[in-house]
Amino acid sequence: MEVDLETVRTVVAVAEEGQFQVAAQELGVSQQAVSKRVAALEAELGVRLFTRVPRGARLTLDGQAFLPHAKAVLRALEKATASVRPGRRPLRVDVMGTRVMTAGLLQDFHRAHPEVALDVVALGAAGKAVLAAVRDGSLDAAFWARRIPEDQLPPGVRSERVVDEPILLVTGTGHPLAGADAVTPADLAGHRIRMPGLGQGTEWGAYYGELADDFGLDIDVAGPNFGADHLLQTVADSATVATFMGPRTPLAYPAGLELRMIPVHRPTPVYPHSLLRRDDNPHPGLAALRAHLLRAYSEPRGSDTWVPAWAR
Amino acid sequence: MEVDLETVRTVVAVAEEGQFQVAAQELGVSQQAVSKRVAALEAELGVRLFTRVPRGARLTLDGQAFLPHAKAVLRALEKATASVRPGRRPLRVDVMGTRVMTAGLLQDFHRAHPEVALDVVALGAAGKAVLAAVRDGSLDAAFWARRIPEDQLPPGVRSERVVDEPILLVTGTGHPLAGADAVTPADLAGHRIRMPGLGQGTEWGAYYGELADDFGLDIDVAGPNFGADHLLQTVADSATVATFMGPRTPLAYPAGLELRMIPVHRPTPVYPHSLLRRDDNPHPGLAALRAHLLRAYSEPRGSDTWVPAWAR
DNA sequence: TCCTCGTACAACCGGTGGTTGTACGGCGGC
DNA sequence: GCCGCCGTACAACCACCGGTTGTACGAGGA
Repeated sequence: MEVDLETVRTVVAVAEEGQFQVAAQELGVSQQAVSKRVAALEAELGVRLFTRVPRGARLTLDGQAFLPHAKAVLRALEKATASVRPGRRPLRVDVMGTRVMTAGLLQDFHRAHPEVALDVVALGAAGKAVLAAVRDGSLDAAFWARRIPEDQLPPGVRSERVVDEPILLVTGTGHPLAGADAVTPADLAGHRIRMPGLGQGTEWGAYYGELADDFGLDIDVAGPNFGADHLLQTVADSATVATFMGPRTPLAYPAGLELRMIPVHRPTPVYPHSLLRRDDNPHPGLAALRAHLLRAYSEPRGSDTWVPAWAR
Repeated sequence: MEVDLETVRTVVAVAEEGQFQVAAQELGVSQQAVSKRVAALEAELGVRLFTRVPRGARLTLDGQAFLPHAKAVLRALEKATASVRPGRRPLRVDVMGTRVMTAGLLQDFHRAHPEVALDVVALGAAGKAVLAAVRDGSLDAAFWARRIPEDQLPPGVRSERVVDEPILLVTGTGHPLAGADAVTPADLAGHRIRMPGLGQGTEWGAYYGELADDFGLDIDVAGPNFGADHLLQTVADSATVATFMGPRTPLAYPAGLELRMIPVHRPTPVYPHSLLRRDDNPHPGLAALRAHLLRAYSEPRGSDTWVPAWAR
């Protein structure tokens, strides 16, 4: 069947206007074109849809039966195009398996832009798979830290460093560094720092591994992870064990837990979040996210920061 | 929006096959054509629907959102075309305001062709209006008795004499003619015959009026009509009043009513039913109706019949 | 009877959508 | 690791579909 939509629209217009001529000028074509279209559709369907009377055209019984279906087709088409109107769909963002810090960024964004529906996922996949997911459109965006030369990214995919997030030292009140206003990475040598659950294979594990190597720190990234609450409880109770945390990490830790959050400087180890996206993705939420990140986190990008070698 | 259905079909095919090439040969076009169509639709919608991978194409998130709507459009179109498939719709037949005799013909037809859905109406309209209704497609067919020269019918409308229905005399048991096997019209002179409810303006009224004139009968077509039951009761109870009836008139008259049904001959007054229809109406029920009438009622079309002058 | 209004038919024409031919890029086999 | 295969995108060309203008025809209304 060769029914085309312009013809269906024409039939509806004629039925509603009652004349070919009026329908024609409503559609912006000549009366003859309307006549042709209707005649072609009638031939295609094998029935007469309109009866031509001196003052216009009226629907036959078959036309009356057809009309609501024709309108349904147009409505369905309308819905189809609406279904992909940019912004209609939640923005799907991956946070690379480690929700802790990145989720804080997204919570911030959500507070600032509640109109953007978010679909936050943690694929738990390797960098390559995430890259592929962004390229093939099953993700709108992903956070990662890796720096890849532009020409090694798939065409159409861009990786942009949007946030340098400084990390904080978290200690209990009994810790020797608990009273410091700030510490340097060198100060941390000899102290035990626990970042459980980060295997060496993960980006975060690699990050802290290199941080430990560069400054001679004792960071245990391999230990078992009993959850953030447990970790913070351990830190609060201990005079020797500390941990790191992002400043915006959304943690509702147990009330009454006495913890110290101490900035690290000279240099400030920052975690470099890059936003991975297709440059032709028209989702307005994506543009909003990018703008928000660049605007809100443009502060500490000073020279006195540290990032791992693989992110430089 | 210039979305065309062939493109929507293409998108569905590509989504289901996973490759442009396979979809192309399924649709009977070249791969390049498929590529063009998809690209055009993507440009039109402003989003990428497919991600091109080495082994074919996969839906993006937008594509996944679009696909069910695309299928809905095609289903709606399918239903639209199905809605006018000839025979899908009940056959709409007019019996010209007088159901009695013609309804019998249609009951016969319905018994023979139960698969044809019927929509029997009695517009109660003048011949001209019925003619217009048939011409403009708001009736599939109409029964009438008038004979009109072919060239005075609107183009596309045909009037065909399909049934000559003989009329029967109905009397009570006390009527002087009650014992006759058959009567002639001349025999009826001097007897009172009641055909209530038929004004002179109606076809039936004109029929009996002319019958009365031709044979000097006393036919009262103007009296008040209290319904067929009342009329038959009157006839059954009377030794002088008779009435006419079609042999197939569907009457469930009160049980125990003693009536005589007497054929009329030399000549036999027949009521000439013509079937009015458009010759381009493809409804299969219409063809079946016409064939049924011509086949089932081809008997008494002998020379010894009487029809009014305006039907000759 | 004439005029007006509205649709159908004819001839012409331009643009859309097809085709073939070719380039390019990624994966898998040798 | 290189080459060949497979699959899509781009370019050039062309036919045909769908539009336009011009005109005929039929039916009501004044």
